[in-house]
Amino acid sequence: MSSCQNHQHCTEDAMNNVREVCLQKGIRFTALREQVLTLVWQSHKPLGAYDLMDMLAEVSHRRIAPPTVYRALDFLLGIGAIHKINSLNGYIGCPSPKSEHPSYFFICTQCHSASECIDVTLKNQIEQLGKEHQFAIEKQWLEVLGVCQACRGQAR
Amino acid sequence: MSSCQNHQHCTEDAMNNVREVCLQKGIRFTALREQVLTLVWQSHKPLGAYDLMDMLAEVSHRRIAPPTVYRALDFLLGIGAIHKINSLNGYIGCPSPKSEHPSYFFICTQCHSASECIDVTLKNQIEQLGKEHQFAIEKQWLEVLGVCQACRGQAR
DNA sequence: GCGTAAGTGTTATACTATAGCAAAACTATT
DNA sequence: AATAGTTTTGCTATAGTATAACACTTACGC
Repeated sequence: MSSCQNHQHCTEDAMNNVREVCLQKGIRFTALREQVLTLVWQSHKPLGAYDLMDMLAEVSHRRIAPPTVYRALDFLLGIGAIHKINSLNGYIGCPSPKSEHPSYFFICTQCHSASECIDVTLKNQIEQLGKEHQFAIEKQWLEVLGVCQACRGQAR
Repeated sequence: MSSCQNHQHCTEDAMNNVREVCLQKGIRFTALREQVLTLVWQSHKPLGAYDLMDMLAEVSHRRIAPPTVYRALDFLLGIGAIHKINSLNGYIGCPSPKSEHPSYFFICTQCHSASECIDVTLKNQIEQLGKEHQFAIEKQWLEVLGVCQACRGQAR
């Protein structure tokens, strides 16, 4: 599970990672895409597309229409810079966009934070299950809902 | 992963299981709820709420409004008779509604079938991960997308 | 500079889900 | 079998999420 002591720092890291990936692949990291990624990264909670629309409108002082946001999100999803949390219709930054990996998240029902969990053992086991059933895995999502360590601590 | 050779039979089993659960809990398995569950079970593919609306309208020769369907779906989700596939906004029957269990699915991108996978080892491992991070798990979903055995066979 | 491709703007619309209140159906108790 | 209380369903409106289609602009390679 990821954690973050220095959010400014990890946001900048993410930016640089994505910039690098785009350079390698010869694709463009436009101002809009960068704005969306920044907004997503500045939140540890998954953001909805319409939240992002409003935030973009605020920043740019003009109305941003849904397709604009969704195209940016699709781009970022495509290069692995963000993940979609299906159970929340929310989007969240990925701490390791350089390597392709499944999307495993622990989502707190109290503080709404979502922490990505990169666990090779789990991945192997799911892949093993796929093999047993001769199922050719393309994508996978795990979403675990519950109460995070911090929120459990506060309750006591 | 579940498989089904005799669909009529497994649908009836599911019905009886749910009837039994409702009797035990003293809650009502109304005609509407039974209709919805039957329709969901008659399909091995996840169905959308609006698909179900149309199917219900066809059967009952009158318009069925969204809230009616969603209430039936919520009821069936609540007692564990069906699962929701978040990545598809679809609903599918659960072969073992009597015991509470996480929702793990293998979903074929070609034939769109969704097979539930009840794997205790996987469940244990995810619970172990939760413990390691002191995360109190409430619910969990795993959705694996890919190509199923049958569809891979046809491709060759 | 010019042509092409990629990205963005804009309008309209499709798809998914819920709020709120009225009417009907069921249950338990007289 | 009437009544009161509860649950379920009907219904209208509306909120929330996502995409189609086409016009316009920007960036890139030549």
